[in-house]
Amino acid sequence: MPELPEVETIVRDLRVRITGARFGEVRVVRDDLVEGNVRAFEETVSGRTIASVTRRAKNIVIAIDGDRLVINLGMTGRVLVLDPGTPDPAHTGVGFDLVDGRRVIYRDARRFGRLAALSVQAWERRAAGMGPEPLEDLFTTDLLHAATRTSRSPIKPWLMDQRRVVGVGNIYASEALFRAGITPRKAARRLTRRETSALHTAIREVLQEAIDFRGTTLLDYRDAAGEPGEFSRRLRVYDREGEPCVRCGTPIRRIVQGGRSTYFCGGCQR
DNA sequence: AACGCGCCCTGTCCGC
DNA sequence: TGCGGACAGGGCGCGT
Repeated sequence: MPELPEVETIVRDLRVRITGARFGEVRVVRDDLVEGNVRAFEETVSGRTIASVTRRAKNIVIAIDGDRLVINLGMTGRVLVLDPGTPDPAHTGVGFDLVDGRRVIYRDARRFGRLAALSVQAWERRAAGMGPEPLEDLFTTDLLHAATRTSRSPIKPWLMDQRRVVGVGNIYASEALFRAGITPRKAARRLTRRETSALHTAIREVLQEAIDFRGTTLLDYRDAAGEPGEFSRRLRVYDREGEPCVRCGTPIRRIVQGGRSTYFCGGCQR
């Protein structure tokens, strides 16, 4: 479900709430959510102090001394911090007690999410295979332009491949291409320098604005406090099939690329 | 090598 | 009201 802005919102909330806290007992309810050996996962995490909570791509990264608890939310994953006495919500997959009495709950209806306890080395090896962070300075127009040169893939699914650029998913790929005025069907390698520059700007702007509004809630997404994101109303094309384009009035179209819905304006995006 | 597709799984919504 | 089909913020593994 969540793309970069939603994960960033959750990470910022979690950082304030649980940094410095210590994990107590860990209970894995749904084994398929955990990568590798479940007992090893529980033992690696329990008793450890939370040094930091950060984000890499769409992953929540919780530093516990020499290891990393890495959470990918898939489509419907949520992380909640519950006060003592609150019952486990539906679809609880993993429950982490904190020694102060609170509980960190991972819940996930569809169970596309994954949790892993990795050594720093294993985590860094994995992270090295991911594309650049779009909001960091390393992500430049030059880099984006160079990366697109060799690919015949349509630009929209290209943007969603986490080996190229991280954090852009189905919503923000459509939104960024609309802002840049580029048709989602254009082959990546055919983007001009000018188009690449517009796309680079659009990606950064739409992700930053979405963070400012605490993400987009379509159905399931909730932040760590259980609140929906406010960016939904600001979407210009996503989930707006048939509605007039905010810029030119042409009805927004929906097509399917790589099995996922793409929304765009046939008038503004060429 | 790069790309496209099917699949993992449950919930919700819409049309009949 | 019930039921079937389509679709949902992701990502992996497969075949070509």
